[in-house]
Amino acid sequence: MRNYEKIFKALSDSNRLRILKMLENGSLCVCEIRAVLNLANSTVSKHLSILRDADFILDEKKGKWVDYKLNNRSEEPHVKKLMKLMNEWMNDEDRIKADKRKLEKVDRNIICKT
Amino acid sequence: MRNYEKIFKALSDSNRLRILKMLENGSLCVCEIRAVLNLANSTVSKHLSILRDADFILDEKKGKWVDYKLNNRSEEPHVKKLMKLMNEWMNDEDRIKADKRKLEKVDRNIICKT
DNA sequence: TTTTCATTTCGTTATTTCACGAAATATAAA
DNA sequence: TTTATATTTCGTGAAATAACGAAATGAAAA
Repeated sequence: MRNYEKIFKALSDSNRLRILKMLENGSLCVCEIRAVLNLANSTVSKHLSILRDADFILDEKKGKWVDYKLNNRSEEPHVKKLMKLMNEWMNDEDRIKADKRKLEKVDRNIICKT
Repeated sequence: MRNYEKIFKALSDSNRLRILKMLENGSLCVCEIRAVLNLANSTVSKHLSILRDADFILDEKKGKWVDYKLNNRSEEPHVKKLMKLMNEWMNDEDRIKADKRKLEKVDRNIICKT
């Protein structure tokens, strides 16, 4: 029960949905996401921790940055199923398409200045 | 975007998840649900309106009562897909099983006294 | 019509969530 | 080691959500 609630709560915020869709294009660090969403780093970090707690994403320390990526092989069958659905959803939303276009122009070595 | 958020928000509350699972056993009125969840009628009514706005349920005036039932044929493909999943989910949760058992003993003609 | 009763709406309060900046942490670079 | 930088944690304020009871609504029964 509590777990289902956690999973759906993780998906019930538009910024977190945008993050999940962005991660379909490959792993990203906090500041890259921040550059697209226009939120404070701490806010993005919090969103990522909620997505990670629900098992939607994984993080990995990569040198100076923390790489966040989709957890397509979640042990949680419900999460795995939802991830598969999400992959087909929202793809024609303007917001989502714009985010992905913006991402292509984002280089962490340039824009990541705290 | 806004619509996806609405759909997932509707599912992100444990009382609403319990209501959806209860409705698998057939249609129910507000006060029957109230008797199981131990919430005020107005609170149940509010939860039902959120589920209806997201297209998960339908309501129908039936004499003195309003019957709420699952909308298994939603026009919204995402809702329809999620409904199908929900049908297989949470079935072995103690809370859900207890709710369904309790429902069997509920008779609207007896317990519905405002 | 008047009364009864299920439901909804409204107003209020408590709780949760979201966002921020500042401070703390950790690692890379100098 | 010291400095710089990416991220997380913490504290706070603002906004959204969930709960309640009381009042309003609407349909059935008397």
